[in-house]
Amino acid sequence: MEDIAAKGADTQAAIAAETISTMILSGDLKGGERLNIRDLVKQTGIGATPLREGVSRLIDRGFVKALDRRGFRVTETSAEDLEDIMRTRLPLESEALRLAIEKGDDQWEAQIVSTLHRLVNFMNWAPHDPREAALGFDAVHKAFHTALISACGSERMLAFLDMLYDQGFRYRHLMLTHHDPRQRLQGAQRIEEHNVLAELAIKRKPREAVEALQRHLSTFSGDVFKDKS
Amino acid sequence: MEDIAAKGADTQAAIAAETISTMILSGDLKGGERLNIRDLVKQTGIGATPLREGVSRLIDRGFVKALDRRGFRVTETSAEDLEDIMRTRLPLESEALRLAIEKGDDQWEAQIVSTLHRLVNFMNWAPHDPREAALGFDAVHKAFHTALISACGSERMLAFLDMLYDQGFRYRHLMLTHHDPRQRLQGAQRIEEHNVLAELAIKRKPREAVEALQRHLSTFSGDVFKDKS
DNA sequence: AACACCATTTTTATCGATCAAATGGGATTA
DNA sequence: TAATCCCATTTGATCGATAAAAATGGTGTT
Repeated sequence: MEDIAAKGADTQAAIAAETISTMILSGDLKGGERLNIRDLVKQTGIGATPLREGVSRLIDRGFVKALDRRGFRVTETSAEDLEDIMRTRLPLESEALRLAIEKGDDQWEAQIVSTLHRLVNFMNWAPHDPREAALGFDAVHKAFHTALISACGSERMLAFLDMLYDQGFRYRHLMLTHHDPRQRLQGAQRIEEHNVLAELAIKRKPREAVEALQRHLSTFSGDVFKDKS
Repeated sequence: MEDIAAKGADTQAAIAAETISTMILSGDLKGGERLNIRDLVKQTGIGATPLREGVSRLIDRGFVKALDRRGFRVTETSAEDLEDIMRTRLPLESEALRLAIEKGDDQWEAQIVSTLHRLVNFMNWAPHDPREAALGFDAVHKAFHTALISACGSERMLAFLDMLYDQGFRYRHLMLTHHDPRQRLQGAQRIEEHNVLAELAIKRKPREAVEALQRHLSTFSGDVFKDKS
């Protein structure tokens, strides 16, 4: 019995990676900002060595970039980059979905129904505080999308998509904090999209499901950087 | 003036990452093997701290896995894993190729022709020493495939595919050292596949090119683990 | 004879301090 | 006055030592 223990990040370096990535995801560390190791040591209470190690692990995940001998910098955000994330996600997630529909068993179906339920619940539940809401929404939203493709049989696809999803979260978070008045309307439309997606997957209609997914993903990318630059 | 400086891996940590990944790729470190930090320090002459940092950077690249508090282990190789690599590569590289064909300019075409030429040359050139040959072949082979998709416009896709390509290299290297007698025959057939691929790309036939690519990739995955387990 | 427990040994993870590079400011010169 | 060079300061990178954890081997008991 290993319990759940999913985030069994015991070592300091793993904690550091988790901490810093959360700081980046939540916007505490803005894009382009330099990471001052000394300050972070004071803030987090983690030693410099494991902290550097943790930050290093975020490089290939696309959250930070290593500069020659000038430390680390948070990866910049831009409209083009968001589009790139979605464009990369599209073919991968489409294929994963196709495979999952082909291979998924009834436990897979149950997981989809369950996570969809939690997602819908969350949307109706009315989020209180915008930041809290964003984090909570993202958790259930990610759970749903992960459930959809979980049966694809490729750990690698799942890992890549996990990265891409997390990278996208930075933008989603930006979007929610920017204009959450309109967000509710979009949300309603979104719920319907998720319902359709779940139904098509469970009814084993790969072609239609993938099309729905592609619509779902491509409608997302706009509107975050409308005011910037 | 920044010169070329592509591999400007100045810092010790970057050198460590490069060194260890080369050791894994070339087979000096087998799959499943534990990484003994002290030994590696003695072997490479790099300090323990930057070495750990470098190894950490290889985690998300899929070369090593971090164990809870038991150091690092080289990612295991298996027939399923090789198949997984190719299966993941397929949709991504297909999409990248499609985009490149759509967006590529004449400089892109020139690059394809040039790298193809070098690839064909290498094949005819007759490799001397099997290990040397494997490394050299892989360099030109990777250059060709990279050239094909270089114009896709997505840094992210290129980065992912670069990772996947490198991961696949471990298996390719295994394959070449296992049975290189037959390899020449396969090679001839392969040359033709690459010719077709280049031609279809330059003639801007996205559908046919992608089909050719898919054939090219799917014929590869077999035959490495034929004798094992 | 097998199992569990404890001490030993190996190995990893971490810290504090040192070293080296880069950045910015100030003075000097054209 | 503007540009350049040099020096001081800041910040990142690295090392050596220490502390903590896990693997190992042996011993005693049931």
